[in-house]
Amino acid sequence: MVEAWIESALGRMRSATGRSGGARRAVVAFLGRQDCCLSAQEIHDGVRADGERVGIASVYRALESLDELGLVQRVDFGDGVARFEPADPRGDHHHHLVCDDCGKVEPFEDIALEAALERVAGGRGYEAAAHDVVVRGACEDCRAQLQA
Amino acid sequence: MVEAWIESALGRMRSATGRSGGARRAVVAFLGRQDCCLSAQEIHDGVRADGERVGIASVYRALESLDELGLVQRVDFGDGVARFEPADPRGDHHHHLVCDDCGKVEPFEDIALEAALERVAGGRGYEAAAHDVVVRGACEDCRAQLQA
DNA sequence: ACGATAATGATATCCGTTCTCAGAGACGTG
DNA sequence: CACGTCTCTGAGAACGGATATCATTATCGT
Repeated sequence: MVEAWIESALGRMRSATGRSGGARRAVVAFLGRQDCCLSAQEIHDGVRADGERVGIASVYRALESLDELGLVQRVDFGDGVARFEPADPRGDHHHHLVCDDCGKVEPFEDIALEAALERVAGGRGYEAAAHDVVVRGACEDCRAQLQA
Repeated sequence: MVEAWIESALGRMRSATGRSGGARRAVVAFLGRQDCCLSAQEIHDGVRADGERVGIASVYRALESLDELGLVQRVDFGDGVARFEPADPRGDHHHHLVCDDCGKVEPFEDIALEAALERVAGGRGYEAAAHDVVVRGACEDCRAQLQA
């Protein structure tokens, strides 16, 4: 399924502009191996660790294109850094629990939550395009440590 | 109730540090009249429109203190600008619908949504301190206009 | 292989936010 | 009320993530 995302992302980016380039391929290849969100900087570092010489500007451009095509989900924890993760082509998506203490990030999904969001948006006449949910708090480990 | 928020905010800020200053008073007085979120810049402009000469740094400092005391809710729409709104002292809070097209912001609250979030956090061992929910999409007006 | 044109990478720029620091103001005391 | 102390304040510098610029490179159809 990782391969599938990479293939489809490369294909759809190519057909969007008629061109393909090394930087995009490198970003897509790296991103396809990730399962949770990373900042643009981390993606840049990861791509360079793969041995590709890619500029940070190209990373942002690739992420912007991927976002427009719905191939990537943009996540914002409110710390001034945008994060990105490959988006499930079937439309499934998850949200995030972030520990205020250690910074750990955990994905979660919840059907009742999704249903509530849909209902709210629809009730207000909105065609909901996207929604971001971030829950912040102290994770189990950190709470245990604070007690000790 | 506007007065109540202003009074309690001023009182709690004073007892937190033992001092009080003009900039904080001005920010609190302006913020107490708002009912939905504003950026630091907008707050700065609003305070100056009240005739107070306040530096942007003091606005950020006041907002930081208010946030730590739980008197203000920090809201992030993912556009790189932090927004702030007075927080209900009873703990009630709302979330936001943002129109991608015209930028309109609408508050909403939903009990089922809150319940789902609590359940998710608790189920993962988290002590949830806060959660942000932002729904983005096209509002009714903009959808009507796009059709025409 | 060639020409047109999109993609790339280095760097400059933008802009929101935070930091720094000298000066002003608030509070407790005599 | 005057004084000393210590916080608050405001102007501007610094910071950092994101975006814009632009000359160069690479890709694709012919």
